[in-house]
Order: sequence, then structure tokens, then C-alpha cells
Amino acid sequence: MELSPLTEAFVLHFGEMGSRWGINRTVGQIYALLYISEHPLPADEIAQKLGFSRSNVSMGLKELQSWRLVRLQHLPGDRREHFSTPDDIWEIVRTLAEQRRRREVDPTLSVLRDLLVAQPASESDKLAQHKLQEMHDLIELLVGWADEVSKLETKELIQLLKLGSRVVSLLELKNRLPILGRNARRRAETAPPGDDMEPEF
Amino acid sequence: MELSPLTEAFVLHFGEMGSRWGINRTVGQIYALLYISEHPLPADEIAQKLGFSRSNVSMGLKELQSWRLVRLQHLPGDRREHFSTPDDIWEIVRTLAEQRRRREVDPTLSVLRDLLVAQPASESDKLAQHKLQEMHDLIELLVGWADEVSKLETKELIQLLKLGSRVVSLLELKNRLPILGRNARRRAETAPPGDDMEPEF
DNA sequence: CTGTTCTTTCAGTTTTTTCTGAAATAACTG
DNA sequence: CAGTTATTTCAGAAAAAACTGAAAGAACAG
Repeated sequence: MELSPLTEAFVLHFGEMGSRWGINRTVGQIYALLYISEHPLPADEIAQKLGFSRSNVSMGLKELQSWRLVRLQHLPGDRREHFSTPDDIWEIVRTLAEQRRRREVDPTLSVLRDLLVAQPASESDKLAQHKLQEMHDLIELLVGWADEVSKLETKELIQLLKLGSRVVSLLELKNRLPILGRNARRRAETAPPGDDMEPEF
Repeated sequence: MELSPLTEAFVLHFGEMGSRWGINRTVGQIYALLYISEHPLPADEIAQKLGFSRSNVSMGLKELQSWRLVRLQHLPGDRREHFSTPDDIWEIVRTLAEQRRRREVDPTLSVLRDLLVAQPASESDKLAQHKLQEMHDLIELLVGWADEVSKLETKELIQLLKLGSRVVSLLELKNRLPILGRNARRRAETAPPGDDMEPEF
């Protein structure tokens, strides 16, 4: 491997974790190596450092590129392609979220919607559809939140995260000042039957 | 399969998605079936409906139980064990988050911490440690946020999610009204002692 | 206790995924 | 252009993961 023990430990752990998240170990290790490396690396060097075949690295990089998680660049005086990760780790998080959404969440929402508009063939299908509706609404809520939040500047995002649940006190504040929130006075209403996800605020 | 087309479509999609998230297809399908079913199901019925061997189902259920994602119960007049998912979908989300954290996030933080306290063997190790520090801090921030937020009542949580990025305007509002006082209305249980993530608002 | 029903375990098989080397392709150099 | 270097593709090998049936183990009923 000829990696420093520090790098090796990180790379191995990351590969292991990757495989628990549906990313193959090789790809995880390549990513970890690029992340921790000072400079962009050419494919043959990655192969040599990690002990993979050149072709395996080629496929791994292709995969990472399809996720937009690595960037390709050319260094002067070297014909090889060099790969690197973005310098800003928040950009990495955003990309990951965006891609996961595009590849897994959106197709799932689409399937759920199809099943929800289908004519139920039985009583038990109707009950099933209710469950699917709950799941659909939950995912949509989370996705909507993620969309909103991903628009924030990193600084604002960090501020928000640091605030944690204390943000709720702000909500209470808002609710105590009805002039600020359009639905401030609707809280006491009972939820409509068959829809227990709708918060009235 | 003898499942309604609706159930079958859901189960198949869920199995597919599971396998992209590091959960094997069988386990994903079992979970989907339990989720969508009206009543708790015994293992042999799951096996029959999904066309898996009884032993495969047994292993899948064991896996799901280790994740605390399914519950076992006995129905009167039936010696078999019946399995079900929680009725409240938010509980499912919480469990999933909690378990992922315990199994993947915490070990990763632990590895990162170990590598951060290790003596760097070179200049390039020092740079690497800087990258690891960034990753560590980011994960810790996210985990801290998740901890805080998971303490909220579901209603509050939904309210927060619906608010999305508009919460930032509340933050600004608050900053413009210093009369309300620092940490006004702060909830005692959400402020762990020794918390180093204190927001300056 | 004996027989019955339900559940788990696990060695071996099947299936799927990952990985490689060889060959093809592409990109450049002089 | 011919030669060289870099990259990708892909059929088959290797490895890993999933799955099964048979057998053992547990929990009960009578």
C-alpha cells in the first residue's frame, strides 16, 4: 500500500463504511484516498497505492464521476487525468444529498404516487394505500425541508444546525406573536380525519 | 406471490431500494410487507407470500429485530410468533436514525478521533489530519443536531420541517429583537451541560 | 413424557457482485 | 503519420453475499 498508517486506517474504515451504505468497498476507498490527499491523483497512482488493478480504479472513478463526487483536472506537464474531491466539505454533503435524492428518493416518490392513484382492488388495498400515503407525505416533507435548507448559505446552515432543537423556542415566539405568522391562530383546530400528518400552524 | 398487485409493486420497489442502501433485498421486502400489512404476520406466511424459504425469513426477521425495526407479538389462539412494524411512521424514522448512528456514525467518529490524536508522522499527515478534523466536526455537528431534534415531539418536528429555510428569517427576527433576551424560553432538557456547541444568538 | 408445531442454525449451493488481464480505443508526441 | 502513453471496455475468474433444505432445538399440548 505504501500509505502512511494514518491514511491507511482512514481509507480502510471508509471503504468498510461505504459497503454498509450500498457503495462498494473499492469505490469508498478511492474516494477516501482522494479526500485525504493533498494533491489530485492520477488513476495509476491510486491503483498502485490501494493495490487495485488499473481497470478497477477506472471503473470506480467512473462511478464517482457519475455521482459528481470527484473532479477531473489536467496538470501542466502531465498527460494523465488527475482526480480530486471538492475542497469544501459542505459541497460534498450537498452533492451527496442531491444525488441520493435524484437516484433513490425521487423514484420512490414516483412509485408511491402511482400506487396512490391506482384504483384499490379491495378493502385491504385501501388500507394499504393509507399507509403508502403516510410514507409519501413523510418523504415529501423531508425532501421539501432538504430542498429549502440546501438553498441556505453554508454559514446560515451551520448556525441553524448549532441551534438544534432550541429553534423550537423561536417557533413558540412566533406563535405568541400572531401578527407574524399567517396561520398562527389555527393551532387549536382538530386535524381532519384520515390525515394525521398535517400540522396546523 | 398471491399478493395484490399494489402490495407486490410496493414490496418489490422497497426491496430494490433496500439493496441500494446496504440492506439485502429479502430483508427490505419483508419489511415492506410488514409495513403495508393490516395485521401482524407469522414467519411462515411471510415466506409463503414472498416466495422465500422459511429459513431465509427467519434470518431476515432476526436482522430486522436486531435493528429494532419490527416487533414480535403473540396472538391469542396461535402459537406462532407474529411480526409487525410500529404504527407510527415517525417512530420508524427515529429508530432508523438512531440505529444508523449507533452502527455507523459513532464508530466513524471514534476512528476519526483516534486518528486525530495520533502523532502525525509527516507534514502530509498533518494536512491529512486537518481534513479529518473537518470531517469530524461536520459529522459531530450533524449528529448533535439530530440528537436535539429527535427529542422533539412529532408535532413540533413536523412544524419545524414545514418551516424549512424560513426558519432563518425567524432567527433574524430574533436577532433584531434583543429585548426578548438571550435564550429566552429555552427548554431545560434541551441544554445538556458542557455543551460546546453553544450558538451565539 | 410423547408427540406436535414452530423456530433457528448452518453446511453447502446458488446467485450476485466485484475484480482482473487482455484487448480495444483514445489522446497525445514528434 | 508511426509510435507511445493513457484510458476504457468487457469476458471470464474470484470473492462475497444470499439462500436453501435438513437437522437440531424450543415451546408447548395433551
